[in-house]
Amino acid sequence: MPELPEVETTLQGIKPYLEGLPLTQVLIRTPKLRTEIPADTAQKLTSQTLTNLRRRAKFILADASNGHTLLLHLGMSGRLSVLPTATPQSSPGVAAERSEGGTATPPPHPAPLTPLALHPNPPLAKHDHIILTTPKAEVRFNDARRFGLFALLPTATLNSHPYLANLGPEPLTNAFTGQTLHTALQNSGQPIKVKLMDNTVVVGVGNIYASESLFRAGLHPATPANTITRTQAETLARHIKATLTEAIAAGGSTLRDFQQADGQLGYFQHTFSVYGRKGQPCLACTTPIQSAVMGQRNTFWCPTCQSEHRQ
DNA sequence: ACCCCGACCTGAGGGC
DNA sequence: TGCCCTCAGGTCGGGG
Repeated sequence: MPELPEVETTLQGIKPYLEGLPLTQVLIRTPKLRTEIPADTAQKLTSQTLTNLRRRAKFILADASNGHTLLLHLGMSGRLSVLPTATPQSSPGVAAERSEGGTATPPPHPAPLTPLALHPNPPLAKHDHIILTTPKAEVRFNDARRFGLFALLPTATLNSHPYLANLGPEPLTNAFTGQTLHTALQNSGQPIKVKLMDNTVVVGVGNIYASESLFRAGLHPATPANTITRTQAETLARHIKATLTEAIAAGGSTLRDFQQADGQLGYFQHTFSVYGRKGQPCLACTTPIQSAVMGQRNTFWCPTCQSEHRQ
């Protein structure tokens, strides 16, 4: 699901409810995500205070006070939602309402550690795999496809862990420029679109924003990476930054199920120029948008605005 | 060192 | 209604 803007939006949404607060409860209902979560993880996290919540590529990280860092990835379908703790005054009606309506709760893999009837919040949904509770909120990690990741790693060796060690530059920092992009493209004849989704070239650009950035840069997605000129790389880097920045400002893109942590929908999808618009007229020139699979992912472009690549 | 492709999962939507 | 197929915002690892 989420590319950089959606992860960044999610991070900003959960931050006020997790950062600097003790985890009063950690519930792992489904250990089998992208990798199996070790059995002692919940216990290791409980009563820890999370600090320095941040994003690296599409990972969300948070330091625990016990020398470990929490690493979280939303995969394709992952979502974090915040349920703020009800104030004592406003909760009695809610609690009464809930105790009788326990119908929609699916059978959890391991038995929940807490009776659902005691929860002040709505019943857990299908695919609510992990629940982090602080004094201010309950944060739920829901992930239908379970490509997401939840791992606790030693902070001291974090950056040398394979998950993070080989990541390229952050696109919204000065570490990513037309020059660094141009250099990273030199040794590959793969389509530029595929390279934009390569995390060693630049992080955070996924299938949507690769197509959108290339449209804005006027570059055909099939252009061999090593034929991109320095000038084209400058233009492309600028448009990647602008596209991602605008998408963050719009709260990300909601396709099927992305929601911000507070349940609001992103609206950047309304400004897509090419993604998902196969056969529809280009907004700039009315030529029908084309699509083809590149890097095992559907790719969209305007054959007029994005001039043919050299053979 | 590259590059290609299947695998990991569930669910939504279309065609019949 | 139901079945069967394809497709979906991301990685990872094996083999050529």
